[in-house]
Amino acid sequence: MAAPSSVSAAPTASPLFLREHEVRRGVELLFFGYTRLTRAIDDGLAEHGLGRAHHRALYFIARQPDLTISELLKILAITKQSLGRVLTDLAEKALIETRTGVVDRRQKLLRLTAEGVRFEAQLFDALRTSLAAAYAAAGQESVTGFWRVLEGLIPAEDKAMVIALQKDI
Amino acid sequence: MAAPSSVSAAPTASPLFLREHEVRRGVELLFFGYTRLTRAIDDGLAEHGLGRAHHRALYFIARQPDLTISELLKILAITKQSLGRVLTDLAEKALIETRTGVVDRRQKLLRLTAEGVRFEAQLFDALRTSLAAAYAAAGQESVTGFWRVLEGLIPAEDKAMVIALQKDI
DNA sequence: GAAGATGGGGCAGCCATATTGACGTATCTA
DNA sequence: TAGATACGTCAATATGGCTGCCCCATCTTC
Repeated sequence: MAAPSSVSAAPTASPLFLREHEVRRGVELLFFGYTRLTRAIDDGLAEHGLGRAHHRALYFIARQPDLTISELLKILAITKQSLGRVLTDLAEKALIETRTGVVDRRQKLLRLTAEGVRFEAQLFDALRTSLAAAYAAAGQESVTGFWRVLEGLIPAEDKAMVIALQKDI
Repeated sequence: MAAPSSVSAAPTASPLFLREHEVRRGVELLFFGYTRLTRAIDDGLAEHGLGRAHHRALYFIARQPDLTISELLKILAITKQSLGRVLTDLAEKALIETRTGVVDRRQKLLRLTAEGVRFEAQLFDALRTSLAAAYAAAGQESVTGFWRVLEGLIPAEDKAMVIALQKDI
């Protein structure tokens, strides 16, 4: 955590001259933190024969009931083909259901079934356990910083989408 | 970013009762932040016909020259088979080279070639641009919090490995 | 010096998740 | 009515993981 000596005269004035060490640390912590968090639910998913792709869809449908296919595609940033398979699997396992859109009958509104709600909650519990422990160890101040930095990593064109997600709950 | 009001009398005393909202926000920001950061180097990789798996290996070899295969396996947490393919590709493109271990001749010490150093630096530059912008927008205080929370996500058995990585530079 | 453990390599086959491009149908909008 | 949009689906392909099994070289220990 000690800052190595630097030739920079005014570190805060020229943030793009951040020392390599600080950037590498961020890259690595993001890699390990993300992979370890996602690993926390692999067992729960495997019990149902599902993978991480299924969880991502399940998660965002839980988060925004009556989401449309195209909205979910934007969030996940994968192709229609890839999402199609995932949704088919989830529907076959009766974890999600679709209804025809009311304002636009071309749309399909995605929702979790009661069983889907139960399952998503179970997976979410594993995530909460991990994240809550990290939050608690770091303290509220740190959590705020954690959010701020991550928000800065999201490109402007995606930011509205993320914020929209978070205004609901 | 403002802490929502809470019924908890002593918020820091019962950290496991974190509101769902705060956990979901972390899950989502981690997802978007991680995927957007990694996307920053996809083009550079594609130019050389490489994927993210190659970058991960390249990155950690750059970080710890003379890393052994088994150390790299622990870091990446994939199988020998999977890593083997990746390393073969990198060697064929003359981005890495191996030498026989000196203290233990069974080991192979991994290093970047001059070209590998150049390429890794180019990819790193894209990561730095993204992360440095996020750091700068968030401020140094936030960066510290960002690190703290992520450190808390790493299970105890992996922590030594991550810390070992970061003491070098 | 022999036995066993360890570091590394490799074969065969499989699975999950993503991609592209093209095309079809229902529905909405101008 | 014409065109755009939302969704579904075909076929083919790539990437990056996995398991189980076996091999060799080298180190360690008895």
